[in-house]
Amino acid sequence: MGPFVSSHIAPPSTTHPADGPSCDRSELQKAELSSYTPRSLGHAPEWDCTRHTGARRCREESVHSQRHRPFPESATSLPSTLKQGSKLSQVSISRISPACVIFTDILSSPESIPSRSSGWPVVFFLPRFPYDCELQLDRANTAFKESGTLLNPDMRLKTAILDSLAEEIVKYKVYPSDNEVEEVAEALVSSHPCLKEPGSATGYGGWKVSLKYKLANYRRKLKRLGCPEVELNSLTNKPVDKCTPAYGVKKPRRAQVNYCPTYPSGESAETLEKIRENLLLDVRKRNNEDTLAAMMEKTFAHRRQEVIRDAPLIADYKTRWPALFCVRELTAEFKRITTVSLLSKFFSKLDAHSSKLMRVSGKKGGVQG
DNA sequence: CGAAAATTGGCGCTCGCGTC
DNA sequence: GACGCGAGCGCCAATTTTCG
Repeated sequence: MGPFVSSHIAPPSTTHPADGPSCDRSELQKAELSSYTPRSLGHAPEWDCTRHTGARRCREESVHSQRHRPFPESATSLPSTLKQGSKLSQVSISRISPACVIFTDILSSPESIPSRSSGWPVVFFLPRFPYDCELQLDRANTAFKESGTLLNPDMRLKTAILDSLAEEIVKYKVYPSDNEVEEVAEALVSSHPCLKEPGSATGYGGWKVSLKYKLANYRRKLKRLGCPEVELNSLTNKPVDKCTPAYGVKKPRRAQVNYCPTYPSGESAETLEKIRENLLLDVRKRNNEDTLAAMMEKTFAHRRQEVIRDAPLIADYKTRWPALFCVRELTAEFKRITTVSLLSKFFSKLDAHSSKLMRVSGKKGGVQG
């Protein structure tokens, strides 16, 4: 369960195996791109859109209708978990540090960078593209329906599409898996069939490759802007003797939604470290849970960066963050990371498996319970 | 062992802006 | 309008690690 079971707070596994086809990547990319780029507007489609089976088309149409929502629910909305916690975060802790004289609700502050509210969606909803792009696509889709004419997107359109998709993807994660990128590419050509690529087996292989390049470039940009989740994996933050791109790339595990959040606005490692030091004193006081909770909330990003970057031993971590090791704070921390309530999740799973557990327990001899 | 994936440097292209 | 310059972008290749 969660990140606290191991005796060592290890960083997440460095790479996730892709489930993609097992052929040479560069060859595949070249093939997909070459099949995609040199195409003229109005070219008769080499790929027959009617090859879909009825069942598949029904499914795609159904998904399409869900996918293309006019105003996608933004992951930037305030997480419900944190809304619930806002009462706690309104507790004044003005006395704790000059560096945080005024305590504000960090997550409702318009200046703070919003945390993620959910993991990768079951169905990826396409974002709204810029108005001129939507118009262009709309027209091209109509032409596709009427005559099967595919659109050869110019650089501007392609960049706008990739920009919007990357922005939407990054709301969920900066390191999407191969399957997830494929899902996005599939959603794109499913919603905008005029963007299908002739000669491509899937119709979206080139888009998938372009999206991967886009995301790599996007991560570069984020790194320059100081995004901690990406900055941690740059060469400058790796051991001198292990200064290679692929070494120890740290990515969130499956359930980790707020894996490596940015510091609250106006805060730095130094100011949050001061709050941590105050926490060491406050943890000894009685009837102080609400203040502790607010301070723990505020120092969440600091704690996460420490765990990811330094992978400390549990014992050392407990010494630095004693307030974390109580039921209330552990569940709160779990919720901050995963956005899932630990106890309710545990009990719902327990309910789901209770009949099996009863059977196992019934078969066992000896004293039970 | 090979496929997949990461960062980085670099190349060619486009675009916006300032200057003439 | 032509030109030069810099920034940004898409893409590629190199290199290395990770994992099945």
